[in-house]
Amino acid sequence: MSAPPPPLQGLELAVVEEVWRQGEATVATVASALDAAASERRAYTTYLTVLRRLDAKSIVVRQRRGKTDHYTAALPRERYLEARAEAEIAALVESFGDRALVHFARTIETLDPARRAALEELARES
Amino acid sequence: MSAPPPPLQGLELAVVEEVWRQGEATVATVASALDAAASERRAYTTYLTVLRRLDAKSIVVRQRRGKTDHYTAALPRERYLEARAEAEIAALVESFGDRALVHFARTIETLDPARRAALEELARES
DNA sequence: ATCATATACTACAGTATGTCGTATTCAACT
DNA sequence: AGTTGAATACGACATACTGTAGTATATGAT
Repeated sequence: MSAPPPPLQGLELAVVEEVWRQGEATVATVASALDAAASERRAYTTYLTVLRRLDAKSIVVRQRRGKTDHYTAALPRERYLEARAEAEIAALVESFGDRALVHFARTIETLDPARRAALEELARES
Repeated sequence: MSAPPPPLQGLELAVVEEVWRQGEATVATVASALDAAASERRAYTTYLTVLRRLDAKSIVVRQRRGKTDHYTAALPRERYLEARAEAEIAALVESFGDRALVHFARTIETLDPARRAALEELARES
């Protein structure tokens, strides 16, 4: 089992989400997309720094083409989410033991039957 | 629903655990217990600071008696863990949606039948 | 009053994140 | 080849949290 990717939040998460959306992105494309979506405008170098930090964490991969770096996500969004969910749930069971399991059971039992059956089916497939 | 107590880790967690163990504690009793258990010895004021921070976070309650502060946990350990587990699970469902639910279902279905039945029983009670 | 000690206050280091400014590089244009 | 402009490299600073501890002050007990 390889180490799960680290959790992300805040601006770092917003930036990776944008990279996932774009498939391949540059500082400029991420900056303009997020500046457009947000109320605050950030300096170009802010996005540059965030992208560099994400690269340092191996969340994104950087490739130089000409004078511009192109960034792609190291993992597809689905796989990242899947790995994170798994890691978080394992951590919960580790920390809270049965208490977590009881809550899992309760959460599942509380769902409406059709939805619950569908989820259990998905769970069995794997 | 009142705000859940904040997550704790590291030294802060160790200190609250010790307060739970002791029921009512002072800086001195916590310090000697944790210094005894650990390999490193910490300054008295380190524990003092940690206890004050825990008080600021309302994790413990401070009462002055004579010249000494006595600390007790704001919540019994069981209730704290219960509240944390609930909050964390809610956060997981919030963040990961069905992905989390599927993992819950899978985790439950993977348990051996007796244990699973017992947990589901517990889940139904309460 | 004095003294021992418990607390109050302050501070500093390390890590993580958000935010940028300035320096440098380098492809491209003249 | 020299200049330029865009992109990056590097470093910095603020804030927040945590671990750690020194020094100053308050106070109960003698």
